[in-house]
Amino acid sequence: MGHDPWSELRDRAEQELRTIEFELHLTTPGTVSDAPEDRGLFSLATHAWAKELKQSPAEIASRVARHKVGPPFVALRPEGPYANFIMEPGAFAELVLTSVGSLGERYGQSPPRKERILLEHTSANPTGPLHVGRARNPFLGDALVRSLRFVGFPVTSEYLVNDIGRQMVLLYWAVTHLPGKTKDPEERLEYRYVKLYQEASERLEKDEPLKREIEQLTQRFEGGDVRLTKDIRKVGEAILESILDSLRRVNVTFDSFFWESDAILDGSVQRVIERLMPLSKEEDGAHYIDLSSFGLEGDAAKYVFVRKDGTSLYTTRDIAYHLNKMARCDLAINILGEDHKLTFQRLKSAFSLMGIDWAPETIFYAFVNLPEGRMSTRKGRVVHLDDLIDEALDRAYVEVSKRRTDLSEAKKREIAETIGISAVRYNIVRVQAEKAITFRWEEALNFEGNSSPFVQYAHARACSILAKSNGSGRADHRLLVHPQEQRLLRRIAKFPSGLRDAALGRRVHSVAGEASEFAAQFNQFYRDCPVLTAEPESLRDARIDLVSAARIVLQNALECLGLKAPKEM
RNA sequence: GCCCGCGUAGGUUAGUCCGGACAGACUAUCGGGCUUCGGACCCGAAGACCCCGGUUCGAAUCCGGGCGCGGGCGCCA
Repeated sequence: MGHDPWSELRDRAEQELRTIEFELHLTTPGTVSDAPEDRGLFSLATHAWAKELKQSPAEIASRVARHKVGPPFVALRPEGPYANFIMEPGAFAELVLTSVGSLGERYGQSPPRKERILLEHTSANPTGPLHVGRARNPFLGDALVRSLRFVGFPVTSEYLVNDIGRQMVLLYWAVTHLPGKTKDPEERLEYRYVKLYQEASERLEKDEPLKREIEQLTQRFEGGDVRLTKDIRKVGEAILESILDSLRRVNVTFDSFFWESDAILDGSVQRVIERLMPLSKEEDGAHYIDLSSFGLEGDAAKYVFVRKDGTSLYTTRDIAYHLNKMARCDLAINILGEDHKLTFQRLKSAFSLMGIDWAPETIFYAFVNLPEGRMSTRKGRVVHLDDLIDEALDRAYVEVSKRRTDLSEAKKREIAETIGISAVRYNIVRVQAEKAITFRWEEALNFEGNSSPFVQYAHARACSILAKSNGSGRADHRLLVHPQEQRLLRRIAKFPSGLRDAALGRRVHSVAGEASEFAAQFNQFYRDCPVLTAEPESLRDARIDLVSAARIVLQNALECLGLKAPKEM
């Protein structure tokens, strides 16, 4: 048996099914599905054959069950309209633990794949600090990067740095022209800059000369003024560093960065403009492509790529960026806020008009709102990621202190950090990306039930048992026939395929769900099956191996979500 | 108005792609469990598929039409 016991067993069941179809001369193909817990491994639903065989599903199930199944199955047991594949429990345990044993810490991984994935996520504009709404992006993105890697893909994570455009130019102007009000050395750069930016933004509304100055700066910028580009980029770099500091706190890092200004400087934006020109229409000196043949109407169909002053738009640079991306990977994935849906649809349509039959795969996530409504920096109605982290650390510290009076201060801080940060990430990532989230402190920092500490606690508990066990030399895995042991084994067996399906389906939330259910099952096993005191020794050692296998699954599930697996907490 | 997404117990949600065994969990409520390998745990009670049609042996799941909520429809990013 190899890396994925469940899929291998399922293949065997499917072979049996084909034999059955042949024996009964069936023309309608049946399907093998997972049987409910405690009722065998897989099941055949017989309803679909009722018409063809002119028998009731229950009769067919009994008839099918007379088929002699081969190993590893020992029986096909009829239950109502179903026939369930039964495997001898001891043999199942042996098979699963042999599989875990041969892979060790790598259990759950799938064989390497060739397809190179370039996954772009976060890409927040370097004009201010990250808030929780946007933080859904790095959490989702990073977990997907880790999961895809774990199941065998070479993945590069990338951050698109938007150091171009009006916002950036205005910020640059604000930073170089406005005096900073506070000299508080504690205040982070990005917070100071964002205040200056807001001030400049307000002034811009009624200040005509300033408006012209910004326009001129933009033109110089785009005209390839290297010195100005570098100066503006310096401002962007400073804020980006600050954003990346926040992200490092939550264990998110990137493999590569793409600076939009590079696409201007190397001429690729200009080449995109030249390529689009023949396809474009003109209006007041501005150029756009008409996308009305792609199901878009009105302004949505008007894809402007050159302003009347000749400068490019985000649109144009986005095309340049994606052309560049296309050459660097076999599959591109973008994690985007749902406000980018139309933009993306237009990008795809434009590509199609250009004769390019390629587009990145996209994952759109819904916004994280506050109970009072949408987060808005302008209205001061935001929760910054750093504030959420700080609060999480504080609350986690309180919880740790309550339970662990025996630990040193440093150790308590360390544990509070693993728990607090993980809780924040887990609570965002456990929900499907397309569902809107309303941010509430008590939910964002949940430490029990379906939460990261719940999963981590199970891991720590397993570690604690293993630490006291002194190895397991005489294990007889065939003794693991207790229902709780079998349920746990079943979840262990399903882990590799479950994780692979989640990664291939880009459903990170189901990794979180499975981790939580796994932990719950481990706790039930823990309650019913003593490990260290089990008799005889061959059972005790078998249980130790089971705990070890469960521990590996918990650790790897946490790892895929970007969470730490503490040995104690 | 048009386009996209979402709608499951009091609250938060899994299942929806690919239709099948009593819709699974967390939380809140009520009631239990420490002779502990770590109680951030476990057990029990009660509680849900937005509405109307259709397809099907069978629909939370597929199709059509509503209703409600979110997002979008910039020479912003």
